[in-house]
Amino acid sequence: MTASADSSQEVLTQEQFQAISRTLADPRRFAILQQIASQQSLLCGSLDVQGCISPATISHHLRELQEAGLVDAERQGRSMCLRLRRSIWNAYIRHLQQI
Amino acid sequence: MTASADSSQEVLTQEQFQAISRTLADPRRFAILQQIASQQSLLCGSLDVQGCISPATISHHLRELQEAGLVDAERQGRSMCLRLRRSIWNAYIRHLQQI
DNA sequence: ACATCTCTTAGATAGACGTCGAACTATCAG
DNA sequence: CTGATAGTTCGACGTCTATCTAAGAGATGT
Repeated sequence: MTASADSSQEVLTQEQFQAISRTLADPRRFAILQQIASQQSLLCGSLDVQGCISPATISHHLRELQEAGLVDAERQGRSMCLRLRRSIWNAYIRHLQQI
Repeated sequence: MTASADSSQEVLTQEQFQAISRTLADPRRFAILQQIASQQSLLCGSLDVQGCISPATISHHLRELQEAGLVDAERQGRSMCLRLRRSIWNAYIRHLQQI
């Protein structure tokens, strides 16, 4: 086992950091992230998206969140189960704190 | 004196939070912010901007940082003196931590 | 097999944003 | 006053991105 196996102390590359920053810039996307974070895990269909947003747009935002490494998604029957990657989120905050 | 006079515990409105998130999304702007934060105060001309960026663009980014409330700017002769607003920065990080 | 539910992908469009050059303002030195 | 230095403002341009509709794809129930 490696020392970096301690996922509570992950460190982000510059690219990861920038990807996350870009991802958080959209208010809708941050709102989605908040909902995912507020539960242990959340089904995609349970997302409460105010303001008549199309499924395609939700899917787009979820992919951005996944590609930024902030969210994990897993099929569960017809639905997608979403989870915040806490270790990445914590690493992002630590990065900001180092400023 | 009011309770909110304690600037170490400022709270951001939704609009402030979103403005800051948008502002941080640009890597160049974050790099500028880092430099400002690394000093008590910094003259605009002392900014080390890698990659041939025009004065107009720097000025643009600095205004964004100011309008987001992250940076204070003050004339000093011909130069502009820049300072990070720590209380706002800390409030932003606290907001992220509440997720 | 078929219909249904739940997302995803593709393509198009409109608006936001980073960037620059050029012209402008403000400050200071002679 | 003149010239030089330091930023700012303006207008334009190209790229990126949030959004939609329409069509596709995977899972489940009948």
